[in-house]
Amino acid sequence: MRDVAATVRGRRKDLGISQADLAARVGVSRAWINAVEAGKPSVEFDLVLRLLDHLGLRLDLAKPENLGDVFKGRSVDLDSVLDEYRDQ
Amino acid sequence: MRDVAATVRGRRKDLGISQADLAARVGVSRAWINAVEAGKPSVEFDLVLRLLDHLGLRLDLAKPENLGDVFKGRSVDLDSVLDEYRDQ
DNA sequence: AGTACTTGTCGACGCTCGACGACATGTTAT
DNA sequence: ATAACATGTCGTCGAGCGTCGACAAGTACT
Repeated sequence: MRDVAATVRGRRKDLGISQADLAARVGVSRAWINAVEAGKPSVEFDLVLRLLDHLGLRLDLAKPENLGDVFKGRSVDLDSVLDEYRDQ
Repeated sequence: MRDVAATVRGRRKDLGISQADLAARVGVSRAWINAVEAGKPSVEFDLVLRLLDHLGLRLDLAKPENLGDVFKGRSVDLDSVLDEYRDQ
């Protein structure tokens, strides 16, 4: 998430546009752009997607096939592996 | 966005767990999981991230360097290129 | 000095997300 | 048949997001 914030700000500065300009282009408020660049986690997903589109950025969904193979048919180890991803 | 929906549902089925189980693990309601898998766009970003984490999925921020080079110092073409990404 | 632009932040307010519970529909199994 | 589970969908409701407007602080340029 911090990655998104830093990348967005860096990208915007590279483009040489202000938060207000970017906000107008994306169709959101300037305060929202500011919040995203500050790393606010609870922002709506579709707005983030539109923002990244307007910045020429894309986020790809990476599915580690290794884990997929590991999981296949292993109903026993499934819980233990999943628990590694539980709430911090 | 539809990618996320389809991937999440496929991944969950591969893991062989129900929407209720996944919801409990992620810490969201079952209705929310259902909505995401249905492709609802206006969902909160951090919840999506937590969901993907629990599914063993990651989304990477891809920054096409070609565009970055193209943009550099070209304040004239900047608007035209940006306009290609305006509201559909 | 003054103007203009940018960024951070605040207090409202409307709107909708997400949670919860309940219900109807499958689907599976006993 | 009926019991158990999964999924889709519908109310209601509190909580939080996003918008608007305004303000202060910082920078730059005349």
